[in-house]
Amino acid sequence: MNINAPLKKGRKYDQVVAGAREVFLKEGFEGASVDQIARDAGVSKATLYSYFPDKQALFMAVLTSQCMQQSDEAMGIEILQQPVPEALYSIARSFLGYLMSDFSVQVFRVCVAESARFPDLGRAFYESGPQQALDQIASYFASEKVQQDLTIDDPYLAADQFLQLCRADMLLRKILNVETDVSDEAIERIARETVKMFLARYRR
Amino acid sequence: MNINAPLKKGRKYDQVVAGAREVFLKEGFEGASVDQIARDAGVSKATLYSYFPDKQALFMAVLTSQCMQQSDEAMGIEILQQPVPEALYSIARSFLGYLMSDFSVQVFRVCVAESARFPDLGRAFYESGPQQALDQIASYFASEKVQQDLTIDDPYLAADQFLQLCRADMLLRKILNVETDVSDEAIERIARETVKMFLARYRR
DNA sequence: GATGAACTGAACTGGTCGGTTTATTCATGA
DNA sequence: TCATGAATAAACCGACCAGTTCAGTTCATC
Repeated sequence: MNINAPLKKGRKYDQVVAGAREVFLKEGFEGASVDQIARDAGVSKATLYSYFPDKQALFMAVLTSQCMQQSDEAMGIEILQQPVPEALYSIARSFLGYLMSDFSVQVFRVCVAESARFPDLGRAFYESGPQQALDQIASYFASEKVQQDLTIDDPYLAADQFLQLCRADMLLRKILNVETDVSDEAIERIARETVKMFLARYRR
Repeated sequence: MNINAPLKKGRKYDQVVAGAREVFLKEGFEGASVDQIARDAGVSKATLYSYFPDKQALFMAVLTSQCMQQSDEAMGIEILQQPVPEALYSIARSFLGYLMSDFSVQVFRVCVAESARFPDLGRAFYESGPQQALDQIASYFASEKVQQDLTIDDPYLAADQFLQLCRADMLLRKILNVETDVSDEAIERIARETVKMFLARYRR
């Protein structure tokens, strides 16, 4: 594991990254202190600095590895074999479930906050998260199975619209810490209404 | 002007806030130093601290005043008197125009970033921005004029969907610093497609 | 031109931070 | 048993930062 670790071996690499992830996601880049990270990781500062040249490198390593991980939750093949309306509903549900998770919200907050100071970060996050989702759904929309039921000229536009409808106002409220708990019924309702609107627009 | 200034009078109040706005929006809360703010505002640090008890108070003052300001760009009455499809298009255009502005994006970034550390901030931003837009459009959807042409059972849900469709992927790309310039044609296209989908769903 | 409040600039305090160094401990394996 | 290299704790450095203080300057008003 960690075949492409940055230049150094050592058994505590994962510990360092885990501690850094925890602190960075909670405190942001400027808010997190290296001492706190080392303490949280159960590692000495010297050890930490033997793995990473500076705080920025550690930050980027954590976030990009985190971004890589997020796109793993792909659409299962079993979803795609359902009839189109049911498949759309399942996709909306699973997408929303991920988006509303505390973890996803924290990563999003930090990436948005620091994307001005770390230009690479915003891009890395976008390409490994939102972009992936867009691509997957667009290619699903372009598939024969879907095109039998729907008329979609521009699959990317349609995918964008579909995902945008999923991200309802409640996601923004959660991101802004206005409303932290969201009921399952609310999520189901958004998914239902998303599919309803989408079918109204694209059904053959 | 500034009838409800915080406890102190003084001629340089606006200067201080203006400088603080500039620096906070560019650097975030932790990233901005008080010395830099004072320098940018053309004011001594002592003067700054005679207006505001500490850095946090200054930060909140800047952001909340900024939030108040953002909802001033209401829908003009002339828009609402257009036929419904044209009105929807105009609303989408003006909403998108504001959302895509550098200023709006900067405020959003900072509010998202600090909403975990400043719980009041996220709420203040939400209520004075997104919430206002939602309310305005929902009440428009509930109006007789609209209900003649469209069947909208839940105006808030519909308003949420409409605004969500406007916030297309390109907004996320701008927020994440992936793509800073967006063409007018792209904006127009999103507005057009938003109205198209919305009418397909709700047209009587 | 005198008065007083607002403002200035610069120095200062106490503290934190990122990063380095050093002396020491611990584990492994030959 | 000893050597090697990884890990540690703690002290340390220079820089920066929030906030205070104060002697002196500006400015509006009378």
